[in-house]
Amino acid sequence: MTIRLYNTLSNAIEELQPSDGEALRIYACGPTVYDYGHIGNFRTFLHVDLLRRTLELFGTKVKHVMNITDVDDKIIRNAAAANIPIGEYTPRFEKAFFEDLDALSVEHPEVIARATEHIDEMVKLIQCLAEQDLAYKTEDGSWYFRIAGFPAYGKLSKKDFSGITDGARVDVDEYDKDSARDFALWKAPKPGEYHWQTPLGPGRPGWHIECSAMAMEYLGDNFDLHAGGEDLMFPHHENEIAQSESATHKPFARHWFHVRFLLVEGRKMSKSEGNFYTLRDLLLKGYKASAIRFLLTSVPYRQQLNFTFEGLGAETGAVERLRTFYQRLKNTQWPENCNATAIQEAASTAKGKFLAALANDLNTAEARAAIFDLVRTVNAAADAGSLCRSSVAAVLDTLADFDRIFTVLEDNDSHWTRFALEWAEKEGRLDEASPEVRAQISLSDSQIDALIEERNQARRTRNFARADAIRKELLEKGILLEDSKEGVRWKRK
RNA sequence: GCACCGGUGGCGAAGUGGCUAACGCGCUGGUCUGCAAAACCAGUAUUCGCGGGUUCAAUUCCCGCCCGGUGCUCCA
Repeated sequence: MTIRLYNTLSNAIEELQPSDGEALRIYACGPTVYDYGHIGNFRTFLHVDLLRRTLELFGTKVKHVMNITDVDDKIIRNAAAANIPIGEYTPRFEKAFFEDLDALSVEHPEVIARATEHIDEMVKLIQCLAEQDLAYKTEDGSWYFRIAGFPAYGKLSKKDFSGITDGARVDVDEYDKDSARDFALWKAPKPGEYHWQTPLGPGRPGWHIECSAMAMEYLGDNFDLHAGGEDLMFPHHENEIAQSESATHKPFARHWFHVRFLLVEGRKMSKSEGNFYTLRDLLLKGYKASAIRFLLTSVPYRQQLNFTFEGLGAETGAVERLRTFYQRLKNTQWPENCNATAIQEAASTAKGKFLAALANDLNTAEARAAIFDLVRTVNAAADAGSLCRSSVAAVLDTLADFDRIFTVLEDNDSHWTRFALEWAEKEGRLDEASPEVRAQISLSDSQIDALIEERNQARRTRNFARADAIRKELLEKGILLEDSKEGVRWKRK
């Protein structure tokens, strides 16, 4: 199957296939490692993950490059405030970033490229632009890109800059730029600021140049797809196009994939609104990593998602339902023989709808709906006693495809909750963890099993008061018991 | 202010020029259970922001308004 995806550049839905016939080459803008990632960041990374997983499911190989911006104004500022070099400041946030990706079950890109390790490539690119008089040096030693030399400027963000003329100076005094729109390729150091000595003079890279240089380094002058949050469309991606295409005289990325921002409780997420959440904030509040992933991927990437705690609770329940269903299929001894056709057909229909929805511009909402339809049908058949091995196998096969994309069926949640608690303890931030989370983690599996055994004894002697007391005690610590024919199951709420 | 995107049940949302407007969560009743939980069944929007228009027919197309978001400045 081929995926059809909206392309910001052409404003149309297009088929996406590797232009070299081998692997689909993706460049995705990564994090600036100056702080912990927030859920808005992760919505973008999750949808890129969904894209690459879908391509892989459809049999397309992927070569995915992601940059780590490990030098920029905020990093320099924060490192200076901490009185350490930037090279000592950024690693802990880069490490945290990848831990967060793991918690959210995001596949790692094939290539991780750090800006500070590609200064040479950036310098060469700027020199190439300078040779064509598309880059110029100002009096303070900074280099700028001459937008007037790239007539196609604005083609991605659909902005018209034809009114800009050389010499239309705005910030003449401060920057000495030829045009207010010209952007920095290379920034001269302020006194005492960290810098590299290069043929361009001392300084550090502008923000946009790293992505051009590293994308072309690993993927070639032109490649298949470039991804990022919608805010990056302008100026970041527009500037990347200008720099890259000016240097190579070839089209840069063919396809541009932009993920819409999310809202939090109906408002833009911001620190001043008090609705700004990192992944770790949510884990410490007791929300499960899987539910966060499921919620952040529930709404298609071009649609605004309203992230609410009510919604997060709903997704927790939805994930639980899927897991209960999955465990039921796996752990029940189904009869060998039955008329399996109806369920096999339902499984196959669901799979078809699921894949078609993904192929249709990554419509995750429809894809999920197909699976939930199947869950209901199969549960009903199971209750009616008309399920058997061969039909269950077909359902598990469909679920396997579902889980290659959404990865919520296996339960690693308590691991990540524990991880967040340990991190909070190290950081002296344990007071941010909710009491429920701490209580839940305080019980070991064997302690839980012992209490369950005690309750079973009580039930056998029909001492229901004692049995219910134990169940209540566990529930208060976030452990939910379910009595079934196969025995007692428990799960962390 | 200018440009672009969106406004669908209690919440999150899919979708379509005309079939009963998906799906998840919630809620109500029932089945099952020692009681629960899980699961299932039934019910839960005469209606898709508001006003106008086009059409035999609009939630779906067009215009205006209101509201939310984004870009124009660092931002996933």
